Amino acid sequence: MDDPATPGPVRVRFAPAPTGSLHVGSARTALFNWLFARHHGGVFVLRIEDTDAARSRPEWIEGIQESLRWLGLDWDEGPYLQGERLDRYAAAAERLLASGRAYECFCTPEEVQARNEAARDAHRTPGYDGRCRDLTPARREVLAAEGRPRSLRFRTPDHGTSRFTDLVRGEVAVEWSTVADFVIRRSDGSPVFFLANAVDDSEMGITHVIRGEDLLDSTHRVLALRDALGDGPPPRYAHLPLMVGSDRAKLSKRHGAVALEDFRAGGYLPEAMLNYLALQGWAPDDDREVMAAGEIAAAFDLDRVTHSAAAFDHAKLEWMNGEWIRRLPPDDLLARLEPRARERYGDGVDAELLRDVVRIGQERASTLAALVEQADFLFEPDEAFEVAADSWSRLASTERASEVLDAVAGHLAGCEWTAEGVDLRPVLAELGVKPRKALPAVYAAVEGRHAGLPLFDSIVLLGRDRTLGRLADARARLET
RNA sequence: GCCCCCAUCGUCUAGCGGCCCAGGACGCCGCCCUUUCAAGGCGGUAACGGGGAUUCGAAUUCCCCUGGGGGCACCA
Repeated sequence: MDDPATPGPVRVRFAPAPTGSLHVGSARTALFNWLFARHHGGVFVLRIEDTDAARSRPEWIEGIQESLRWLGLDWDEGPYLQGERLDRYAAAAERLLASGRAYECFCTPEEVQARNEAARDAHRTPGYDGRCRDLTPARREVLAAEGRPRSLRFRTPDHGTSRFTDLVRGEVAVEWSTVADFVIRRSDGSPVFFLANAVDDSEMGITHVIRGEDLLDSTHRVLALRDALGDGPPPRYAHLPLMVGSDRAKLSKRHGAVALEDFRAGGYLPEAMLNYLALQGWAPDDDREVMAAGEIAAAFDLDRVTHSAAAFDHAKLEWMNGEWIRRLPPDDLLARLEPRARERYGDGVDAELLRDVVRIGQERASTLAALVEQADFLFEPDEAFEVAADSWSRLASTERASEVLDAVAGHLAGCEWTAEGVDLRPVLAELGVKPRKALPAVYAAVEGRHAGLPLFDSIVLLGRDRTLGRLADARARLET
């Protein structure tokens, strides 16, 4: 996107508050910034907005970075911590106070909140009522002498219109008369988002601000602040459509996993996650869907960002993940499975056996977690083996179940121990039962579930003794 | 209550005045393949919220309505 108004290299930033793990919505925002930077050969800055001491936690700073790294979103500068730049915000606040663009406010948060609620109850518009806006110096002294807390509030313009051109939405305008004065420095002296954000975007030379639509309205306030600060031409803004749940409400825990970490733990590949997230609010100009990060970056353009909220579709993500699993070189898949297998079965995991699982299971897997679970019957000690309840009822209700198990055991006791040798179809044919009817019972007895890894390969991997043992157990249980 | 944004299949989306009685993908349904379940192949179901206006012509432009979402913190 060539933009004469902002010459020079593109500089974008991702600026999360360290108040929790990285949400998929935030990850999508980070991704779009990264894509934009990479597409233009620009700079991607990571900035931590930790000005809210009450909610920010240092451990989240690391957690967020880890999630970004996992996704593959490498940043070129930072992380800058706003907590380490307080002097700059303090200086800016003083300038605003000196120029009269901001004023000291002696209202407590509780008082402001109470008045807002009263306004709401009376169906009046909430927002700071301007009580301290034009205090006389004498009055200010009295209030200060009372020991009342003193915050700094920005005086928004009394009239006129604020407008800016959003790169995805076009011109956005709002009447200043509808925008209340807002706090830029807390009574404890710490800066509030608007101030720190305006100062940093300016000082860091940010050329494009790409963020969620929930920040659309706040842009006018930040723009006014910059203007009051005499900051020069502002960055271009691009507000991304929100990501919502299946009910179109803001994406939250009750819609299932929302933290990037949850998806990682659930066995989703970062390639799939990135690919899926890129398609939430953006699409290439052709029909490609399964795309690698570099491919997406090459095709990425803010012009093609959607305007309306996107509902998170777990089913499509799962499909996408399967696509990526199937594309992985087997050794790569194995490497990703190993830590997961060790965590589940202990350090003694048989690497060769796991390699076999990859061989027979890669093409059918949807997540790493599901693939490992399908191999439970191989890795768990025999004492821990048990047939899932629903699979057992499937087995028990199978026609001529006892005969089937007997015949299968009979065959496996003497056959050659290869995938061809353990092929059960001839046995079932002799019995006169269809594989479709009888096999789920064998699956249940041997794998503990009626659906899973390919049966004959599984039997070969399990070994003759263990297989026969499980068939015998199932047979015995059938008698009781 | 006030302000802002948005509106194509169930979902993600293509479409930027005629190529569209609307294309792709996920899901769903059916068939094929088959070692259950998957995966794979083939086919099918399914949408321009409503009303005006502009135009020879509107999913595409404008207005109104309706609907959805966001914001209105000493959160970001």
